[in-house]
Amino acid sequence: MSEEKRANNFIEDIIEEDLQQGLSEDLLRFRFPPEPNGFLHIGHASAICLNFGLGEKYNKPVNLRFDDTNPAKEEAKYVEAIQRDVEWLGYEWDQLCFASDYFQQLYDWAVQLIKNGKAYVDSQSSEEIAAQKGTPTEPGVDGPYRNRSVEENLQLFEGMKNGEYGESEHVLRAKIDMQSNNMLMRDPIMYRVVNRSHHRTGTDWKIYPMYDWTHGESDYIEQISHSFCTLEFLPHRELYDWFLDQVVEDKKVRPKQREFARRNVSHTVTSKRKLQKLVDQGVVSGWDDPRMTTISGLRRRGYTANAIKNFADSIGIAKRDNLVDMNHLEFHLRDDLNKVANRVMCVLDPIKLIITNYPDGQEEMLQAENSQEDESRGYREVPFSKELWIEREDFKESANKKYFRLTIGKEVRLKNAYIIKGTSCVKDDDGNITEIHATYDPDSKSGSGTEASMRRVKGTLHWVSAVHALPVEVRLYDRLFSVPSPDTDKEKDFMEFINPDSLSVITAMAEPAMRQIPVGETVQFQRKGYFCVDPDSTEEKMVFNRTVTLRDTWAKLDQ
RNA sequence: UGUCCCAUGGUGUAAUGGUAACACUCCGGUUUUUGGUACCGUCAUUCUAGGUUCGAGUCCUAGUGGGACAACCA
Repeated sequence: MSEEKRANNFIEDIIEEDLQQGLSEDLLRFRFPPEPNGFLHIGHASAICLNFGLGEKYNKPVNLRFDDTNPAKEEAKYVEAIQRDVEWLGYEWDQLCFASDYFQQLYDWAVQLIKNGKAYVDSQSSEEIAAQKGTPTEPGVDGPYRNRSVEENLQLFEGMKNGEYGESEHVLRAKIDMQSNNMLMRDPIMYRVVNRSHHRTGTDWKIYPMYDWTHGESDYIEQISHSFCTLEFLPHRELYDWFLDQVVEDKKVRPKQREFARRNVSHTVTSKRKLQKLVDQGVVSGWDDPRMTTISGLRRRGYTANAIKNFADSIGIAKRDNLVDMNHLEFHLRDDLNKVANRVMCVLDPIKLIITNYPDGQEEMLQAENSQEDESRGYREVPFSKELWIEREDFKESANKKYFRLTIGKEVRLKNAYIIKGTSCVKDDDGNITEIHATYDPDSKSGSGTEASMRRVKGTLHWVSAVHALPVEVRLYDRLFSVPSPDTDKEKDFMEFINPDSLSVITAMAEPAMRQIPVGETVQFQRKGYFCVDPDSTEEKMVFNRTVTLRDTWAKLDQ
């Protein structure tokens, strides 16, 4: 592998600069910190690739940390799904961490802040607190409880912890600056009372720390050197640093938060709320519906981890708003699948082809290569007989020179078999073609080495022997949304842009060897695209999902 | 009438004061028992105006445009 060295992105520049400033490379440590309140999607995949990619680049540990401070939204099932998705992408975390493991330490630190006069218990309603907070253009004002005594604060906070108060009766706030330009610095809430069972700590805690108080301190506890997050957290950095200032000790690594722009992919949505709505309203079958750009959906669709990683790597990382074209993702998908997927023949829209000069009842086994890209994958046997299925679109009674497929009087190659010539076709009362007749050249068998077999014909068709054909269900997926950016329209809801033709289900005719393909494996249906065996498959009926079509320059010309 | 962030082909990213490049897309061609793949080629880019400099995509100022910030969410 002679990989061209990619230029450093600005995140790597930050690390390199820190190393030059004297940070020991041994101290490098990263983390991926999802909240377990939903499934990971393509946007998370980029963040995973960024953080774990840094870990690989510097050969340094990366923690998987669940930011589980809100028991109202978080569930163990998401923890499991997230771990599975990260593993499927092919990454290994160093430590599996939970912010909830740090609840006691966070509490102790909070008590220390109170003692230092840096935090206080506020006993107003959330409306009152919000009113005093001001707006982005107007400063806030101090609330009436801001100068409570340390003793009273300590007592109330302990009472909150012990469950002596109901939700919203009291909160703990950092005492910073109600006039700050940065609204996050206007005495942010550190703790609130939540009467819910937590997926890990059960009912041990009655109070739960807020994101800002938790995140930086968790980074510090784990000694994360660089904490990368999306741009929306940029205003939080000031607070992140303020909270760190309250607890850092000299000899320890002080984590550094830096922000990058979230990467958006066209023709999809990634907000958890919107994905949830698609599931709830039955637009899709679930979080792992193959049309969803969740990692589990992409996996079920037939995407490979490498395709996603290559994609993430190729689109880079920066600070400006972006909308990456889905074509980019599909390029990397085809690029990888082309290398790793075996080829098979499957007719999606079958029409009968009868080889009139092939003996009745005769059949023979032909050799078919499993991959044109990798000869070491060998060959399989495909049965051939007098009656075949071919694609309806591969025959026209007559056509112009640009049509390379079967017409009456013209020769085409049946892939891995013989050269045939169209002779006639049968139509029903409405004029629809129901059957095609052709003759074959017995000397033209693929690979036989005869002069006839070497003859050049422009078109090659895939086919399946009718008596041997295996009917399979094929789910043809297309993009879920018909516009590049469904969730940025000011007037219309994203649901209005759903593509009504994102799924069509057909029965296709497969070559018998396809019965052996295991669930989850993606193969190429020669000339049609890549297809993956869906878990819905049964002994009686296999189900294939179309992962992506092949590039089709003919389809473009045809328009 | 605030603070902060951002601005390079259609899309995404490089160029670290010294010839604006790479990938995708589009278009055209060669090869091909997949109208796939591979290979080759074409088109196309620094938001505007000043300033600093021998030299600015890069540094400074202003403007314009886009985005973020008023959850007891993360």
